[in-house]
Amino acid sequence: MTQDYNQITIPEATALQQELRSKVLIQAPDFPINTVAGADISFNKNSTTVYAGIVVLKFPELQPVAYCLVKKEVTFPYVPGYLAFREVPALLEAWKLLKVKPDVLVVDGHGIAHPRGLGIAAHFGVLTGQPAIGCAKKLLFGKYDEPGEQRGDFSPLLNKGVMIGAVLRTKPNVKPVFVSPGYKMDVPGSLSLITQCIGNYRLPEPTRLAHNAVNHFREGTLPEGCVNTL
DNA sequence: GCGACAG
DNA sequence: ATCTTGTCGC
Repeated sequence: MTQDYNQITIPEATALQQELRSKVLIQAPDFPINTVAGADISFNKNSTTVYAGIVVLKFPELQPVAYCLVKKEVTFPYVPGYLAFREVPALLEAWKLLKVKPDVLVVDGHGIAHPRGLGIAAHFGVLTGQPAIGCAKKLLFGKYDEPGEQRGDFSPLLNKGVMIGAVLRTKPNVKPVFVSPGYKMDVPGSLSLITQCIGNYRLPEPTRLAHNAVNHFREGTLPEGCVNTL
């Protein structure tokens, strides 16, 4: 039974997460990675309009080659642990309009590093079958020790002794990011890919460019729609 | 009961 | 996340 995320209740959302969690596939990527994409959402305070976007870049060059921007109404509130019910619908709209799907999608949020093992990246992956990775800016679930201060240094993100992700330093002396597999990816593969997506900023290029795009879109600097830069 | 708590 | 002012450093 499919649900309208804007009308779903927390108990129903919890049940759906537990159901979808059994469909999550965590495995080493066995396919070539020539493109990677970043997905993010932006919105004005006190507004139900969300601006979603997905930016595709060549890998490992990290040069943007296409992007899709869509606007959607959302009433489901932000509740820690249920971010997907607020952002996935809009991201799916953008996803459907994307001409060429990327080999891997990096979502702004967590993958399996979630209380019920189903962060937004895992949720999106199960729904679309798309290999995905979660890259968040803050901890939601799990324990970790502060990683080294140099770019590339990382420490394991653990849950009862099991590695569910990694805390990665993408920039010297700057707060680290939290990486965890979402779908058809594993911890080593996710950490490796994100590390290779590091540019000169705290956020890896896919997520950083997606964040920039949705903000320009919200501010009117970029129009709604899809574009292929090649 | 007391903290923690993606965006 | 967004909003907003101020400060530090290249």
